Amino acid sequence: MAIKLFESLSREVRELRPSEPDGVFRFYNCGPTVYAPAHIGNFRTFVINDVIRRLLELEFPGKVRHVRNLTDVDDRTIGQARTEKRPLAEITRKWTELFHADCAALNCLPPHVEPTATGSIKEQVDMIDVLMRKGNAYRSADGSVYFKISSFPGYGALSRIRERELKVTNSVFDADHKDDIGDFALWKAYKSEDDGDVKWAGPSGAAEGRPGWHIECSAMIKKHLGETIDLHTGGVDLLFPHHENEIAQSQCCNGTTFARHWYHSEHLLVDGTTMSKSKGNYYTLSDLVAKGYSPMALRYALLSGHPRKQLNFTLDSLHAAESALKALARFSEGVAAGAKALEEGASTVFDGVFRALGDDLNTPAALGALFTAVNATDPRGATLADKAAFNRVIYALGLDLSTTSANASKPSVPEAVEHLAKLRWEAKKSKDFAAADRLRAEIAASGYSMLDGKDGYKLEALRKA
RNA sequence: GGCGCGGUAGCCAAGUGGUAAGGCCGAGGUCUGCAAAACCUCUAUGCGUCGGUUCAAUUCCGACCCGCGCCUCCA
Repeated sequence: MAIKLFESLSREVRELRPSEPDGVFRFYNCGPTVYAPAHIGNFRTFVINDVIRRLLELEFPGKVRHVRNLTDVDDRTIGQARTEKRPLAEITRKWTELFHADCAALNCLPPHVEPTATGSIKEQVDMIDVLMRKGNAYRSADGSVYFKISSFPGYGALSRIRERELKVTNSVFDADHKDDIGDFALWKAYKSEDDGDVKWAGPSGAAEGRPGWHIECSAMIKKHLGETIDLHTGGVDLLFPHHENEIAQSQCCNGTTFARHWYHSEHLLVDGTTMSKSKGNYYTLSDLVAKGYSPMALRYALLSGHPRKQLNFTLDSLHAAESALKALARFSEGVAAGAKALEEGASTVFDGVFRALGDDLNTPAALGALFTAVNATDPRGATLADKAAFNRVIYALGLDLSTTSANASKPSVPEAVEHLAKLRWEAKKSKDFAAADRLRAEIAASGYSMLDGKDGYKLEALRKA
């Protein structure tokens, strides 16, 4: 099945395929800046990219090379280290570990290589040297190095910056030492009042300091994937200036096409507006888990909107996701138990799911097709081919049906509630329904719901608002 | 001001020039001491507003209203 995906530069839907004769698909996804916990908007992008990764694995088995960076030196990471009065490396390690844990909880496959900016200083300096030598970059009075956008005729192709009016009322411009408002920093000279002890030897002729943001991706891509890659992705906000600048740097340095396919996912809105701490609609994965939702529900919710459209996230959408996942988990169990080896024939019921995913990554249509198929299939009559097809679909979407809240590890129930439940069960068995009802109310008041089964009961925590 | 995206049922959300996928919620039913779960059934004559094109528009065109994003280090 071909994977077709919107391409940001040409603004057309195009098929993904490797360009090199080795058949390896080279995929780069801009990663997080590790200075704070990633929020659910960040994870929208990473989950979408994880589905791309999974589709690529299915399409080009064993031939996918996925690289995602960690930005571990920039204004924000340094600022956080200064605020906490701790070494930069300690801060970035802490948030990197949390990022990895969150990604794992969301069932995102780890990239094959995850380079860091601080681990790629030499490669960045080398590129800057080349750019200076070729006349695409210049040293400023303070020893910083800037990229000269007028030296690259293709500048602005991705974001169509030439069609824009750049705002010139810009204090950054005044504070910097660049020749043109559009020029951007490749190397930032060390400033003791801002940078603490964070500095490296710079490109030849430049002061000591640290790399600018954009050059890290160019350098890491060149190092780990080569001069031309097959797919480069990120959130829409990276389109300009980040990706525009990457193209300029890489193509001027290497003289070849940088990325053959660009893809950008849209932002997540919360309650209809941009997420921000001051609006009180800012969520991390931990925030949602603390409210009783499972990470898988978030993953499902993040996939419930078209990746190229803004998605309005609400807590209600997590309710919906939890319920939907439960139904899928039931179906999965039913199929596992009921699938018959009788027929060998191919299964086609889930084809619509892959058709939707392959058609510009239409995840909401894919989920719709999935439910249409599930509703049309009696697990007891499913064939082994149906079971395999279902599992393949679930793999592609990255839904781990064993970790939904229905099956998730139970939080420990307080002993007092456990005791009330025992009393109620006894009362019920001796047909003292008045006492049983009273105890049910008490248990509910303690924040638990008692679910009667045939030969026993379960206690489930009520969700916090 | 410039560039771009969107407005589809109570909520979320696909989609198409020929009459609206799917999920959640809700309602009814089966089951059940109660509650829950599960299963079955139902739930937009309508797709921001007003015009236009067409045999036919939610889908194309125009205007307008509303919301959102980007415009130098935010996924």
